[in-house]
Amino acid sequence: MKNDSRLSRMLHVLIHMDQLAGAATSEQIAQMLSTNPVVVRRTLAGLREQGYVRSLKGPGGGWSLARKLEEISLADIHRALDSPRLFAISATVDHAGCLVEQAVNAALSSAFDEAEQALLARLDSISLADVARDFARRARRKSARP
Amino acid sequence: MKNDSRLSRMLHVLIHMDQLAGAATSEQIAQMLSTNPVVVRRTLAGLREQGYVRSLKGPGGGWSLARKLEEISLADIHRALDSPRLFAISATVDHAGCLVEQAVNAALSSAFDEAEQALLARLDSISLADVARDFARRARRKSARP
DNA sequence: GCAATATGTAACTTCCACTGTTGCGTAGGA
DNA sequence: TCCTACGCAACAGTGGAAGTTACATATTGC
Ligand code: FES
Ligand code: FES
Repeated sequence: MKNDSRLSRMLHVLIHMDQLAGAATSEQIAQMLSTNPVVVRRTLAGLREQGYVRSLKGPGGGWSLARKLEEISLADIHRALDSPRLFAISATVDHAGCLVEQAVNAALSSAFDEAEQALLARLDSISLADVARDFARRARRKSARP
Repeated sequence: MKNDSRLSRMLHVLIHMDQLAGAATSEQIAQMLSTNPVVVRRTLAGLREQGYVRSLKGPGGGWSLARKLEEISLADIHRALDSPRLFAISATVDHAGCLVEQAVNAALSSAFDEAEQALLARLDSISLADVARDFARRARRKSARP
């Protein structure tokens, strides 16, 4: 199964957007992510619907933050991406009605559901501002000993 | 991303194997899983390497348990399948050296690693015998009120 | 108005890992 | 010897994210 990298990419972009003066074009963002402007617009569209970013057409246009980093959690972005599947593993219904299968799926589902809740809670507790502060820390450390 | 159903399927099969008198052929198992005998052999091969099942050729041959359900945890089977990726989401290295990207990936990785550890611990705490007991409970309940 | 810029969107193709299939080889029982 | 069942290589199929092309639309500035 191929990996979904949208969450990682969007978090990266949002923090860069916060540090830029004006707006960033899809073209510029695409270069940050080593990808195509259309992919950027497609993915950012979801965040715009949820009010996290704005987009403007025409010269001088592009994408900019609509809210402060402090007000956005990592889980918010996950949800704005339509809550993609977190797990690569899932139960099956190969033989509907089989009680063995049902018992197996019940055991697996409870474990995975619990893990998902814990993970989302954790992602909800981290704001983009937290990540930006960690970035600033890394930048200071790097300039201190180059 | 397509889902990985090997863990679910193998747990299902192992419990059925425990309840059968003799061995089960790949053909029979394939019918349980609504799939192909080759898929069954391919997947069970990993479990055989780890000593959880045996296979015999020729008439009367097939697959049988090599250990008791009590001695096998759900996580054991996950590992016997070569520990497939648990998460459908992952970090990226789109712009190596970017400290923002590194801070994002650090935040995501710690959250995902933590969730993975908790999930595996949970799967390690459940034995196949536990699931078999839950199956027996479901069977009793069903025969009680049909 | 016109040209240039930038997003919006549809309609593809590509990529990747799990899944499914075919074919042939090998081992073991009757 | 014949039949059964696994072992394995070498494909094709599948589904969803990612990438690409093409064109429409809106906005700025002359
Ligand atoms: S993409 Fe983060 S610095 Fe270039
Ligand atoms: S597969 Fe037929 S009963 Fe479990």
